[in-house]
Amino acid sequence: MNYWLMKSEPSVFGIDNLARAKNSTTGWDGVRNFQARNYMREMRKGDLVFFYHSSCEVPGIAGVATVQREAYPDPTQFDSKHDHYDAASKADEPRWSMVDVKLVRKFDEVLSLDELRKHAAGKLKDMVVLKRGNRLSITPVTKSEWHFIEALV
DNA sequence: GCCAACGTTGGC
DNA sequence: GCCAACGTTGGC
Repeated sequence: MNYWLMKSEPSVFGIDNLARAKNSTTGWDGVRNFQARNYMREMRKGDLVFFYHSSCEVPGIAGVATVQREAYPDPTQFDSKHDHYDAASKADEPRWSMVDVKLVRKFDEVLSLDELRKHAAGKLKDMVVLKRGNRLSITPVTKSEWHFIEALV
């Protein structure tokens, strides 16, 4: 079992959208970064995910989700009218993948980036999402980071 | 294979 | 809205 952090802008799709979705599950499409894609391909059903709110008033972890379906081709890459259309991707060798994630629980309040940073010199010193300049939308979380953060909530 | 230009992310 | 950081593209 592995642990991950996935960023989403709540103005586009936040944790409340996930809570309202059918079966509290959504397809995580639109990823167009190779490293993030590779991480999605490593995800296994049952892996746990911190659902992170970015580009908003209080950036931070809003709750926990789980991988419900492992990587499969993202159909938006083949839709020429879609923002995420990729003319270079071939049907027999899709370039972009997506996974489905299901809500596990929403935190009572967002565990803010500020709060996480308080531990940036300690238990969370290697946490990828806290590293300077990090923009990756999907990052791995270690088991010890996961449990430490769960205990902060 | 280098690297400048460009686009995007995301905190502030 | 600003801008630092970084990924991608494309000319050479």
